[in-house]
Amino acid sequence: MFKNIKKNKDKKFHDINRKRRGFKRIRGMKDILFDEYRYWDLVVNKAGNLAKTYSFKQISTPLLENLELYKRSSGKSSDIVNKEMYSFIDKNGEKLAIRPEATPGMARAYIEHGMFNLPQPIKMFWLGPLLRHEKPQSGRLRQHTQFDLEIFGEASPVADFMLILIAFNFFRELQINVHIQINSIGCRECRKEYISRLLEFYRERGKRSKLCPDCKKRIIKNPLRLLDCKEEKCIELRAEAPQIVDFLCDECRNHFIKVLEYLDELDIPYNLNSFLVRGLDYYTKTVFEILPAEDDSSRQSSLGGGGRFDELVENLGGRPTPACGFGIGLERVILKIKEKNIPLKRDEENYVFIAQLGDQSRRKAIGLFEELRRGGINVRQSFTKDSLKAQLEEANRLGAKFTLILGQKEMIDGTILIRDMESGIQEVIDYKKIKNEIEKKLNGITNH
RNA sequence: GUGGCUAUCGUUCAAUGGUAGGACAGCGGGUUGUGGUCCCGCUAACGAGAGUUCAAUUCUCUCUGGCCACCCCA
Repeated sequence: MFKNIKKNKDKKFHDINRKRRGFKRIRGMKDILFDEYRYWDLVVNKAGNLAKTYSFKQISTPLLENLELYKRSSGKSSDIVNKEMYSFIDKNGEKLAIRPEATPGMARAYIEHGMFNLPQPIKMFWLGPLLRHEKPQSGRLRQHTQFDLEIFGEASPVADFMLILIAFNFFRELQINVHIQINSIGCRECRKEYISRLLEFYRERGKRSKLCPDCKKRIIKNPLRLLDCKEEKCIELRAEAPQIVDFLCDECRNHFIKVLEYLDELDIPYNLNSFLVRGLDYYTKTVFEILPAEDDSSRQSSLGGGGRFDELVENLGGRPTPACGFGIGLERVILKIKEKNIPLKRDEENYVFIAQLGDQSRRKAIGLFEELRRGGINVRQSFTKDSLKAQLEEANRLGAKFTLILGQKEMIDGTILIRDMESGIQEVIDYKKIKNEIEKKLNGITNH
């Protein structure tokens, strides 16, 4: 009889629970749980520290921007803006978008805050989530995190090179082997010349009909992207196509050569890839992409990419300002680290756990905890628990080296127990001497 | 957006046209002042909807989610 009542109660309870569990993550979004953060700490610290040693300063921009910002910068013909953007109309009628990439926001900030009045160049780094409505798969989420470096107000090819150098160092120091794909797509002027030659080439008899449907559209919308197509027939066709490097104006050519010379000087492995054009409209001159060195070819394996965008700031209403930048996808970096089993540093902390029994000793233990903590000792506790058993379990889980036990008996005697968690040996210590004693023991460990 | 595979406790892996079992984790006990080993117990799951059937977790379909690939991108 009672059993039945209990069962019914339980059932109701579980129904409620099931409803609660019904909420699930939105597609393409991910929670980062405790253990995962070890990877994030590693990667984020590496990124920030590296950026700072090259004199980049961190900035942050809002998650929401005007929709128009992205249309004007990334380009209406790009997939990112065209079909992958999370955009909506705000309550006051404004058209907004959740940022699908970082650069436009930073360019906007550069203009809005009058950074052209500061000593140039402005070197900034940025770390944050981006949203794109794509179909999720390995190494691709709808929300992903990028580490971005941007240099505004610097035309020198050294700037392009420095970015690649930093990116390269980032990966090398994380023990990920990468190589660089690099190309130059020229400036407005030389690209105009090139595109007309490219179109001429594709208009020769019979060529257009061989192209894939996408490329037929590209001829009209964004001819440069013809070079980028992965369809076999299009790849065949483009082999004979004119190459943009042959059409660069003197300035663009010299700029590109300089970048390559610096790369050679520092032995950074790169491939010239005359078909690399990248999917955003704002690029000029140098474009590059970072791929894992062990070539698993076709997969969406790109770890980062970037280039120069000398016309972007002006297009957004600022002064003509040369600039360049790149972004690295941190989820993909972490995926690579896991794939290669690159060992993480374990925090080998010498924890001291404080356990207590009874209300009085709990109060005293809390005081002791604070005293030791301020004294620089790595203390842990579980003061919400009453039983010693539970507290020792917790100490064990944490990997504590020693547990201090303070109970009724010790309170009366003015003592405290030190338990060596490995051997299980316990000593009774005069409570007043506990701090010195535990320090001595910890030093004994670290000296080994 | 297109295609392939898939969906069972928190995790992982089973079985089954008559509503499910293990392992790990969790919790409780063996030990109300002693953890990590051991023993015992408990908790906990068939993604949603429709169809076939006396009966569906199992077969079929749809949806949704996941994984993977294409497009694209980081």
